[in-house]
Amino acid sequence: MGAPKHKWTPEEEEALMAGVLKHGPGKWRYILADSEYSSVLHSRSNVDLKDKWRNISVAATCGSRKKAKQDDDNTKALTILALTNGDDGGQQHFALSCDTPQDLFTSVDNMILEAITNFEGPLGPDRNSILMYPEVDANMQLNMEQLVTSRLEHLINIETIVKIEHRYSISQGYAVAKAIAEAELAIAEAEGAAREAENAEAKAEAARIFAKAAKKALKAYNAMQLGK
Amino acid sequence: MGAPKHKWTPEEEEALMAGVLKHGPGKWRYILADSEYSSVLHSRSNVDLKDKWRNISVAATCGSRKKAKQDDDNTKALTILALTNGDDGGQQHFALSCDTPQDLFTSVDNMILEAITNFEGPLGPDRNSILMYPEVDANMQLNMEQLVTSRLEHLINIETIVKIEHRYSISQGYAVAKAIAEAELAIAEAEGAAREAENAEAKAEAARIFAKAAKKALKAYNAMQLGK
DNA sequence: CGTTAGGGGTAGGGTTAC
DNA sequence: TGTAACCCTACCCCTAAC
Repeated sequence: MGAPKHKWTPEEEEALMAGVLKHGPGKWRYILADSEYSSVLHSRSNVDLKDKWRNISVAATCGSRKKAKQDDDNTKALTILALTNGDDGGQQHFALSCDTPQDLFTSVDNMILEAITNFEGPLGPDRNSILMYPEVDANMQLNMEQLVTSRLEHLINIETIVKIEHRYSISQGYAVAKAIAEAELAIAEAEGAAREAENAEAKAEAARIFAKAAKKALKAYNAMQLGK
Repeated sequence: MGAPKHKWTPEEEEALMAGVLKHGPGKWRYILADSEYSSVLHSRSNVDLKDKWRNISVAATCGSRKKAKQDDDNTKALTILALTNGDDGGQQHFALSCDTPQDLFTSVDNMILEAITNFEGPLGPDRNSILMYPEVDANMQLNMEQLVTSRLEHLINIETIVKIEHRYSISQGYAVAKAIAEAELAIAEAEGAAREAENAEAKAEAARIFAKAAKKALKAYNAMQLGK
């Protein structure tokens, strides 16, 4: 119905945040016009930027807009990502300053990799176990869930980690393992097709006979109509 | 972590279905605002309605959303679908699977054609007999009378059915044309399968070779890792 | 007019709880 | 385990304010 949605890539998110750092939140049109970001954000409108920024902010504070409305006495600390424009019209700064967005990502990535590396067990931790890793858990007041989710996705994209049945591992021979899995899938499909193929010719013949009969019937019907 | 779930009651499900029949699927806010249903559905949000309708549709067509995604050649079966057996045992509830109001009409049309086709007797059913056809009757709590009446009129207009002395029959031209269309579709499918079949064995062989090579590569890779 | 803030809405993918 | 219920993201619309 609506436009097919395309998920924001980590690159786009970084460009948006960098743009907000440079021009301030609310300056969507300026950010889009800035040649530094326009190549990455060319498929996004100013309204898209506004909506995305809303999602990021709300995700960092309480998880969703719905929740944000529910606890309207939400006194939770401002997100690391949210910026304020000084009334002096001058320097922009983080409301709850830590790092630049890039540094934030890097430190979250490192936390994740550490959590995976130190996880005991053959299969690697799932998302929840990562969130309970001491270092990650210690930052929970910043509502790490969405941040971790998005970084996990990014790390999978760049093939630093692999996700298998909701569990994450450091990628080792990722391409090779994937190739094997794909090849085995291809075998199964091809063999399935071969099995089905045996009946195909017989089916086609039966269908042809049926169609012929049906056409004959239509001819007869039309003749009858004309004869009336 | 998540909210405690509360299951949908049969009353709520019926109110939802009635609401969809009245306002159309996708009109969740209208359904909630309708005083006819708001008392039953007061604890549900528009998103809850949307999710529940999706679960109902998917359960009726293929059992689960996962499966629905797997069969990506999603043949929009718009026929009448048995939904649940009521706890009372005897009562059957039916749902019309429809994505748009247009699809609702299609579903009702199919029901009517089925009722006519399965009617025993030389002359075809009258309007009342159609309304008493099990699947039509099962949806009676949902105001089918007007819907059926208006669709009968439409089907006569487009010459899909004929009305003779208050009785309805399938138009013969329609029946024959439908048979031909079905036969020709079957031919196309069968011949497509036959065409693909020729390559299947070759593909399987190639895939086997590929998998073998890939496994060798993984072995070498692992050996290298150990050697480090 | 164009843009932004912010309210609300729906569809659809993802996740959790049972 | 499978799936019903729930959550989150992306996109859409609208209106007020500027």
